Amino acid sequence: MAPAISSAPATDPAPALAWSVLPAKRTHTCGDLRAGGAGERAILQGWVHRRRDHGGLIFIDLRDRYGLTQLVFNPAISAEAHALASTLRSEYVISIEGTVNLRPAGTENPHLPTGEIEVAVQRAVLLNPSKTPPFYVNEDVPVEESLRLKYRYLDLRRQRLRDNIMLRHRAVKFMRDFLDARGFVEVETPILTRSTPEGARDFLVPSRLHPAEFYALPQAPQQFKQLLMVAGMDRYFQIARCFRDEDQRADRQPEFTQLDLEMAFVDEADVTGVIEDLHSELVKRLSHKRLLVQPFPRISYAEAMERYGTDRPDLRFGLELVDVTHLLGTSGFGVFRSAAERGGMIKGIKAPGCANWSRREIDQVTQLARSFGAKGLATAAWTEEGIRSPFRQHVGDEVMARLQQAFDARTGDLIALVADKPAVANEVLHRLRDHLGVQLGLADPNALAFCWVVDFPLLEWDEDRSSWTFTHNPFCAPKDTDLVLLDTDPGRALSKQYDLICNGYEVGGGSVRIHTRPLQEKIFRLMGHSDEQIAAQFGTILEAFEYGAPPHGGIATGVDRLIAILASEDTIREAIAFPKNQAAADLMMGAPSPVSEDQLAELHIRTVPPK
RNA sequence: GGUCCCGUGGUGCAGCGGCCUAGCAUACGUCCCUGUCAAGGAUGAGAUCGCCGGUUCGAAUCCGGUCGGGACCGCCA
Repeated sequence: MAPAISSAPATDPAPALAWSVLPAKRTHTCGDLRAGGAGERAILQGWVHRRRDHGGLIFIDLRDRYGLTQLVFNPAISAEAHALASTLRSEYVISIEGTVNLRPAGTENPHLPTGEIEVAVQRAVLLNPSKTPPFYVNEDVPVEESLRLKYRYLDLRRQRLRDNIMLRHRAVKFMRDFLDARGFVEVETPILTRSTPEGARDFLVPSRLHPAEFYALPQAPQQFKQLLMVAGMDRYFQIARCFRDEDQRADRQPEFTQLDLEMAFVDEADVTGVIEDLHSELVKRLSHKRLLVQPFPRISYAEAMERYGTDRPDLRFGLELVDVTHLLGTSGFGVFRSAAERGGMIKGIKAPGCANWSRREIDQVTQLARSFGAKGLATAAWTEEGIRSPFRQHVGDEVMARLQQAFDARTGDLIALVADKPAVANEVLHRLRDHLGVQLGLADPNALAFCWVVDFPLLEWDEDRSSWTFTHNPFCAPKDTDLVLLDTDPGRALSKQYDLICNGYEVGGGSVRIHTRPLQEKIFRLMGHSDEQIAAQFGTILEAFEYGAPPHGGIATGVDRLIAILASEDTIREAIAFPKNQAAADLMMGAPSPVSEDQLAELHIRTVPPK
C-alpha cells in the first residue's frame, strides 16, 4: 500500500505511510461546526461521503457519525491539498486542517445542520484509501439482504442503521437510568447454564471437563431472577441476552435482548406501573411518535379475543369484530348454519367505505383470508343501489337489516364474515383487521397505541401431551379467587399475567409469580410432571421457596422489537448491529462453521452428518 | 418439515420464447470545468442473465433440480 500523501503538512517529516502517524488530533467532529465558529481553525477526520470536483474547486462532504461538513479545496489556498483532493474517492479516510468560513451568501445548504459553514482546507492527509464499496454507503437505497449482512460494517456506516443503533443506545441508557433512579439493581446472570426441558429448544455448549455433559444458553434468566428475589435483591433488572434455537421470523433472531426485571413484595399494578411509566417517558424523550392513549388501557384476554380476535390488538384504529352467530346461525344459508351447528361462530368486520369494491378486490381479500385459514369470506355491501351480497336471498331482508344494525353499517360500507371454529374465525379476522388498518390508512405510522392485556387463562389443554400446559410460563401465579378452580376446573382459572402490547406487537410479558413450594408443585403436577421430574428439573427453585421466598413478580420486554417499532422498521434485524439471517447464520463472520477434529476430540464429541 | 416470492454489469431495476449483438439509472475509469451540495458536460470499460440439467430449430425468458436471500405456516413458556 502506498497512498498518495503529496499534501502532508510541510512541517511534518513527510512520513512514507500515512497510517504510521496520525497527523494531529481532531478539534471538532463533522457535526459540530456552526456559523459561530467562523474564523476558527479546525482539524477534522472522517470518511469521504461525496466529492464534487469542479476542476478548479473541489467540494468534499466529510462524514463521521456526528454529521457532514463541507470541505473546500481551493488551489489558490493550497495546491497540494487540492491535488490530493482530486485523487480522493468515496469512503477514503482523511484528516484535514483548515479555516472555518461562512459560506458565500446564497450557497448555504439548509438541509445540513452544518450548512452555513464550510472548511477551507490548507492541509490534507490520506489516512486510508478504500476500495469501491459493494453498495452505496452514502445513499439510503435498497440493497440485497445478503450483501448488507456480509458487509455489515459498511451498512452500519449508512444513515439508517446508524440512526437505529444510536436510538437503541439512547433507549437502553434511558432504561438503565430510569430503573436505577427507582432503586433497581442491575445484575448479570450466567450465559452458561442448565438445560430446561420446557419451552423452546436450547442452544447447547459441550463441556470439556464433564464428558457427555452440556451447558445450555439461557432462553431467559427466569429462574435466576426469581432466585435473586429470594436472595433479597428486591428490585432487579438486566439488559439480558436470550437464546432460543427455533426457526426465524422477521421479528425473531436466535439471540435477542430483553429488558428483564423482577420486584419483591408487589402485585400486578406495581410491575405494570413501573413499565408503563418507563415506556411513556422513553417515548416522550426519544421518539417523535405520539402516544395515543394514556394511561395504557387494560383489556382482558377474553375481551381482546372478542373485540379484536387476538391477544395483541392494534389499538391505533377501531374496526372491531362483531359476533353475529345469534343472527345467522339459524338462517337459511347452509355455510352459516352448519358452522354454528358444529360449535363454530359467525363473526365479521366492517370495512368502512368499501361497498364499491370490485369483484377483483373482494377476491383479493378473500384470498388473503384463505391464506390465514378461512374456507371463504361472505361479504355484504350496502350501496346506493341497495344491498349487494351473495347470501342476502338466503337469509332474507329482515335478517339483513338486523345485520346492518349489528355492524352499524351505513351506505357505502362493506362487511366481511367468517364462519368457522372460534379459533379460526378470530385468527382470520384478526389478520384481516390488521390488513385493513393499513390498507385503509387507519393505522397511523406515527402513533403508538400501548395497552395491557390481562386476565389470561393460566393453563391450556395440550392435545399432543394430553395434559395441561402453561400459557405464559410455569411460574405464573393463578388469581387468588381462582385457586379453588385448580382442583375442579383448571382450564377456567385465570392468571396474574400481563402482556404489554404496542401497535399489534407483543412488546413484553410478565406475571406475579408463585412463591410457595406447595402451589408450585401443584402446578407442575397439573402439567403432567412426575415428582421425580419435578425434583430433577426444578429442585433448586422449589427448595429456594422453602427458605423465605418473598412474594414477587416481574416482566421481560423485547428491546429489539421496541426499537424496531420506534424506528418504523419491519424487522428486528434493523435494530441489531450484527444480526443473523433467516437460517440463523452470521454472513459476516461465517458462523456457524466446522471446527477441527482436535477441538471436537477435546470436547468428547463425534459428529454424525445428516442424511 | 412445508408453502410462497426474489436472483440480469459494482448497486438498484427493465426485458419474460426469435425484435437481445441484453436496455435504463447510478456507481467506476479518462478528459473538461472556481460555488457545488444526488454538481454539470464529454467519453470509455464493465454481464457467458446464480448454478446444473431438460424442452425447443431457437431459452435471460418455459420445465425440473440445486444454491443463495427474504416472507409465512409448523415451531417459538
